[in-house]
Amino acid sequence: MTSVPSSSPSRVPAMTDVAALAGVSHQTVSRVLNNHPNVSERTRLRVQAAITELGYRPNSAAKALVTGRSQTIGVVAQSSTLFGPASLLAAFNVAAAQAGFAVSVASIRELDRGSFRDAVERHLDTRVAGIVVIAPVETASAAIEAVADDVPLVMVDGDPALPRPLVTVDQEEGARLATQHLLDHGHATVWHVSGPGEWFDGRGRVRGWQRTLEAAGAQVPPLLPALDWSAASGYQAGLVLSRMPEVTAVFAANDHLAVGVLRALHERGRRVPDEISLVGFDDVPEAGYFIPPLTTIRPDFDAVARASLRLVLDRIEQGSLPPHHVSIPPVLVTRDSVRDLRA
Amino acid sequence: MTSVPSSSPSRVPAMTDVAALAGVSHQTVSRVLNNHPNVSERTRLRVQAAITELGYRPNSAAKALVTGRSQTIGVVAQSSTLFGPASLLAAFNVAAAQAGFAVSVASIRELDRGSFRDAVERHLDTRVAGIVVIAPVETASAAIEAVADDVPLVMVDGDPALPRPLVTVDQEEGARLATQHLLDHGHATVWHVSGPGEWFDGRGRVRGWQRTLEAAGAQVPPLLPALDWSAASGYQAGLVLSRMPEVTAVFAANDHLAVGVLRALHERGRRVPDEISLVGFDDVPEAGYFIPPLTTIRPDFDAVARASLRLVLDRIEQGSLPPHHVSIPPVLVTRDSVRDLRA
DNA sequence: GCCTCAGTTGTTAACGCTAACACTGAGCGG
DNA sequence: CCGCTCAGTGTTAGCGTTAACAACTGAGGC
Repeated sequence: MTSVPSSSPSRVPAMTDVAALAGVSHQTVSRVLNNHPNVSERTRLRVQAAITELGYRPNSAAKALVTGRSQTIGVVAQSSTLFGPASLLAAFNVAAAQAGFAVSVASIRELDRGSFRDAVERHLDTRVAGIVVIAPVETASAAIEAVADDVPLVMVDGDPALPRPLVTVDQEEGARLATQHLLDHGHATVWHVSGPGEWFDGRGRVRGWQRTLEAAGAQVPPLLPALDWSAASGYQAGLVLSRMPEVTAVFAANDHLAVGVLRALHERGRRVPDEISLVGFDDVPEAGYFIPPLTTIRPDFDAVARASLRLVLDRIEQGSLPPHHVSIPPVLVTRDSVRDLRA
Repeated sequence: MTSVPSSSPSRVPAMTDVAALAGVSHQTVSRVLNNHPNVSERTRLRVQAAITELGYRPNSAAKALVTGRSQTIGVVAQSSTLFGPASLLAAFNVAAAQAGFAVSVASIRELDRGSFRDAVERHLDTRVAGIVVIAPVETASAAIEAVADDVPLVMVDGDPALPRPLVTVDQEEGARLATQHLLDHGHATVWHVSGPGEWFDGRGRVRGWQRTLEAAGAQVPPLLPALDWSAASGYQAGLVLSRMPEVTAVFAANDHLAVGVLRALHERGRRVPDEISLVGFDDVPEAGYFIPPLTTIRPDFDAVARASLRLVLDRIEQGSLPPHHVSIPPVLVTRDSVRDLRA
């Protein structure tokens, strides 16, 4: 395998070293590297040989300085182990690497205005080529609005009201899928344990749930909002649900909440799916091994990552483009947590 | 809130613009920015005023070019939604941001030699100040060995045999804690569902388990290795465990596996903890809401992140330092998945 | 044979910053 | 009162790359 020197003999070779070895000017080397048309095949080969011989690798800082842009995409995300955000980040990293872009992640601890602004500004300092903000709550909006229009920026799970390109999971469709599935299995109505109210994701899911019920002529039960997306909050909601005899179907806004609901119902002797049916959202890898295996909604995080990458890349290459909203539909994954009452 | 211009009026202000406004040379501005001693208070204030007035922000590409190092730490990690790696990455991002460093993540899809090498080289191209490699398997070792000694590089969960600074969770201690806990509750021996054999993490846990049994004079049952860290693999192991009447205590190498084990035992009518006790590893946020709530080992990912950051930073500031191994002890979190047989 | 022109290559000047060194003038000992 | 020191400041030269333009080549048209 090739060795990766750093200062081994004297110093890292620069473009001029390659040029000297190949007997051309450094500009010709630059042309070869950037695939400029007017370079003869003969020189191209000689330069390439010199490059490999020296193990030359372009200095991206110098390139960034002169072009004003680095080959890096800045991501702003909350540091979180929640399955959704974590999956998204992982998928985006892979997609960006394939496109030849480095990814610089500015993790923020809290989803407040200042954190978002600082993170965006840090990225601007390093002259990133584009920015992707995972902006699931309204506090991100102010920070995003303050960014100049000509900065290639796309939001993921952000505010649809902002005039910025946006990629989201189609939350409303996911909620519709979940709710309709329960309705189709003979449940008179469906209760909903929603995520925290500030999250756009959660709001979309609430909307989809509510509209589906209304469209079906079903009664809309009171919402059970969770404080956060955790199992602990789901547990609290489950404790409440377990006390109401008329509850037969529950849609939890994500799988973490569903775990908590499941636990609470189990603890209080309410059997799933026999007495209460449950549908989650996210399809965490363990969902198929819950007790019982959880029917849930699976978003396509890879598709979201690819779409957001494509949007930034378009804007990087072509400058300002009209804001464009992309919505990725999720799918229903049926397992054993829903009982068919029609049987 | 301050606006974040990019090309709003004419162009982004540079150091010379600040200098002109403050009536000093650009070098003085540089000195103010880098807290050089010999700057009079009066000038310092004038420069700072000019900086805020113009909204000047230093161009890090230029700085990186001239110094040869950027204020960025490169991380090589597998793109994964496994709780351990994801937590670590999140914690590292936060720690680095607090220290004023940007984090560039090179996600690799597969843990093979080539992927590791490419990721490291990409970071070297961008002249990162230091590199942190999450290198849980042996294939990473070759890539790491090829890196020049004077590059500040630290491994996390890597090969202890390599002469490089290393930070790990004390796997052996964690496994000891889990095994001893079961032994202490009157179990004659403890079975172990291990992670995939290539992972150093998994090997350490196996070692800790085995040594603890030996030290206690308990019989060491055959190892049940999982193909990967997933619930699906845990489920397979659980199916096997459920068929052996003598099994009363199981230590699963992580919580994802434990979910699968729990599911398999439940499915086959073996009650936890009544018939079989189970301990996991990682303390995923849901662990307290499993059925039953899972007793598990909690690693301190924040501490691992901080320690690895400190090691790179030391090496960045002081050049080559002797390789230093840091091992962070985890703690036992007791919940309801272990039965006391002594009662 | 000379001019033109496309194709190829070289030269020069940035980009925004830091490092090294040069300069200034006040303070102070002799 | 000269010269030394030293804090405070300015000047200059890069860092490694791309962009703009200049300069050379040889082929083809007149």
